[in-house]
Amino acid sequence: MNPTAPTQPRLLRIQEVASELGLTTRTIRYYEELGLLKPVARSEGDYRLFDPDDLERLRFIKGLRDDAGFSLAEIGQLLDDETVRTRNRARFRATADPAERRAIVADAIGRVDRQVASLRRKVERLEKMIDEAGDRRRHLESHLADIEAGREPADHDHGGTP
Amino acid sequence: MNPTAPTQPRLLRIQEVASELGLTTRTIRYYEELGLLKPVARSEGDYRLFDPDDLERLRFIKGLRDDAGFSLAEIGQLLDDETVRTRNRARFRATADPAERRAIVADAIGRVDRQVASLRRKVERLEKMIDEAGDRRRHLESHLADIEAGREPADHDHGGTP
DNA sequence: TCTAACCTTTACGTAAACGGCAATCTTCGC
DNA sequence: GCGAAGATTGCCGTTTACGTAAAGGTTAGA
Repeated sequence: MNPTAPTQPRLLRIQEVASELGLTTRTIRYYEELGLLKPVARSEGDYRLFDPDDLERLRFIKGLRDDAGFSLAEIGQLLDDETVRTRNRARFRATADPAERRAIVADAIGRVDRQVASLRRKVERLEKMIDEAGDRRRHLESHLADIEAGREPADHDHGGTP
Repeated sequence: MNPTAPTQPRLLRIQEVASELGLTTRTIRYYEELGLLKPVARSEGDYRLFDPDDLERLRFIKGLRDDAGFSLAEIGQLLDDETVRTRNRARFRATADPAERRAIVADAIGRVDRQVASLRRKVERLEKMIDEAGDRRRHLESHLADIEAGREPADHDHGGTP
């Protein structure tokens, strides 16, 4: 029909995906086994074939694992939301009813919001830890100032009884 | 000598520590086994005895584990710094030489800074993920607006070729 | 068409982070 | 000074997140 319109961007096999993302093939298969991922297709001879959406999803998983430090179980929770979101795109295209379409997209937004909330909670806890370190730092610096000024320790409080 | 000055705040045994912090005794012993912790003393009959510093250290470990999602190995790295910091307090009290004291405190500040840097890197990665989620959210909302307005999908880009 | 490179499932192995016994002390209140 | 409650070390078991090897089928190029 139209030889210059590659609507199918080309599907990748597992090793190509793995080296592209810095994962091992075993890891990818394991994630599929856990239900975190389902490659879009299989070849004639049953080879797994991955499309760009699959790659995006794997990058998302890797980010949650490496950067956010989530367990694969927690990632599974977040991805249940993601999965529904992806499925919703199909459901979305399958209907023309504006009300239904609105509901699907609104639901998707809710899921993204929940993901963000989960990430934000983690950020908040980390920032609390940073603040505490800041307290320690200030404590040490005032100590340092005392020394530079030749002052006595003045027993910089350590959280003891008043 | 002075019956109203309890300089030793009272040492706790492992079960008291565990229920105070929401850990198990097994976990605390395991952390000691890994070298993340060394209880300040042992009783006559070899019971582990913990002081407030030990508790603070355990809370720190728990925070890094639960909140920050660090592995115990990573926590070990951060705690090496912490350990030196604690030892430096003793070294600090042991000397009166201002130059040496200055060096000890300056070193301690460097260690705190490294801890903070490690935490900040993690926060930055998480915030990048939050931003990406924000992008997805905006994408969905413009979609929603199209629907509300009765517009056509306009093929909201999905990262394909131009 | 043949073969080297790649893939499949199956299955056993492992490091990390504990859980949960057993067998044996310690502590402490009555 | 005794008995229940709690602690000790030692050791085996478990879950998570993969590594790795075996035995065989698939793909693609010369």
